[in-house]
Amino acid sequence: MSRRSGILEFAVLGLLRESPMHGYELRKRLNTSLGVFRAFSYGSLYPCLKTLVANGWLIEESGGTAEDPLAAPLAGRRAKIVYRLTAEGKEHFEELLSQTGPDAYEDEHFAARFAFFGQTSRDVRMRVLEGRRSRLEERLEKMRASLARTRERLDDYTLELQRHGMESVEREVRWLNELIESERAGRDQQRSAPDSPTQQNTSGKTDGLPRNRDTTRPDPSDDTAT
Amino acid sequence: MSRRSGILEFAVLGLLRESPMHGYELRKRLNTSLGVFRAFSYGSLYPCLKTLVANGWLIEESGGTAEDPLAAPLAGRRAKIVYRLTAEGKEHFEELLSQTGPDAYEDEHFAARFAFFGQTSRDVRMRVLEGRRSRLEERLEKMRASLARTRERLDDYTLELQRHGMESVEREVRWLNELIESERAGRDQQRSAPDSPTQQNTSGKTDGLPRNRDTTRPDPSDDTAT
DNA sequence: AATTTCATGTAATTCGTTACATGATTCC
DNA sequence: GGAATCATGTAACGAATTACATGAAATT
Repeated sequence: MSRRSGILEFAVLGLLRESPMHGYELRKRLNTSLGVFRAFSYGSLYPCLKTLVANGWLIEESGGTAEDPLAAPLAGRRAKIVYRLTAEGKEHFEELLSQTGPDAYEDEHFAARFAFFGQTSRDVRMRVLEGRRSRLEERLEKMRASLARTRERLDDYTLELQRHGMESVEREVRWLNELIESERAGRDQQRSAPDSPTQQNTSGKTDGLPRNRDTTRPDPSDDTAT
Repeated sequence: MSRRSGILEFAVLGLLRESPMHGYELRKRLNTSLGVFRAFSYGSLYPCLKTLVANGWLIEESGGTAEDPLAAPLAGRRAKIVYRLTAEGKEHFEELLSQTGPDAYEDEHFAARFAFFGQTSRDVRMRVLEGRRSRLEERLEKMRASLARTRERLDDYTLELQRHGMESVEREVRWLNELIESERAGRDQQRSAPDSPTQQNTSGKTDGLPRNRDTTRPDPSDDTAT
């Protein structure tokens, strides 16, 4: 029941959907996968994990690491707590994924949604992208109106701040335009699929995004402490 | 004593430094002058005003509007509460302005600082701009490192999100470079002034910013309700 | 053996929001 | 005289942080 909701809960469920993990590892993934925008602390994470368990969406398991989750809890060895998504948890996450209410278009919420687009159906992706875009366009309208009204009362620095802010928003709109076009271009295979609003591709293959590709070998070192 | 600090307090003091205002008007100015980034609600503003009064930084005055602050409280007419900065308030604000601790380089804090650059001395402006820049450069370093480490584990959408995030940060760095150069270019008149770290220019004239200039007549209508 | 990093947590606090409640003033 | 908007507040809650506390495991 307890509504403890928010971005953190969403992101935790999304990451655990990919593979079970313990808290410490989760936090690191949170701060790289989505972490360009947000950094969570343990003080947020652990209590959140507790409520998710209480809701039946996660179960705690003791045992090996994420790389070797089958390793039995060795005798005498204090095992870390590995969290695994339950069936109900999966269901709940997919319900969250399918929600396209106005909240989903806010800055940080949107970033979190985007980060899990790989597990989101195309129609929902489209709705989120377009919702975000019109949200930003509204914002631009207000900024323009306010600028026209107050321009001469403001000093140069305030004006420059506003100009730069508007430019940033305009750039994001252009980015969204590209993404939306990309999504449209890729709507050939897997055509429509009219019901089943929460189908996803665990297949690893996503659709025609522009750009990317490169290879570097993995490296188990990590950062972003306390 | 009560530390109620933060961006809101800073911005309120800064706006009231320009002219006395009542709460409702303050909120509107907050959401246009700085509001590209942040929107404050009455639920935050009024309690904040109370503590500022309790600290002796503001006094409440009843009377006319901001346009006509001298109008006596007409008999029988419920006057709005106009807040005016006290001498101690001015002092406190200037102390805040002169602080260039690491907090001042965070996203929203920086925006607030920038919005009041018109009342900030050049050396402090420089420190804030350069601090912000190196803060962003650190961030870029981390992003690049993390990308190099995790690139191949991430799906296309996550990658695209990171790429876009980095691009935004890089753009802001370029913006800061321009601003810093502008400031440097304008360091002819008012040379050095080595001590008196909190001098400011109420003179209205700021230094060589790029861009701007235009005229539109003022218009007392406004928006951003509830 | 000492230091660093891994790992888990709690208590108090911060900084704000939403929803509610109330009433005066201005526009039409 | 009814609606919009101006104007001021409060109580309850939200979503996270910071600072603290603790201890095991790996590295040097």
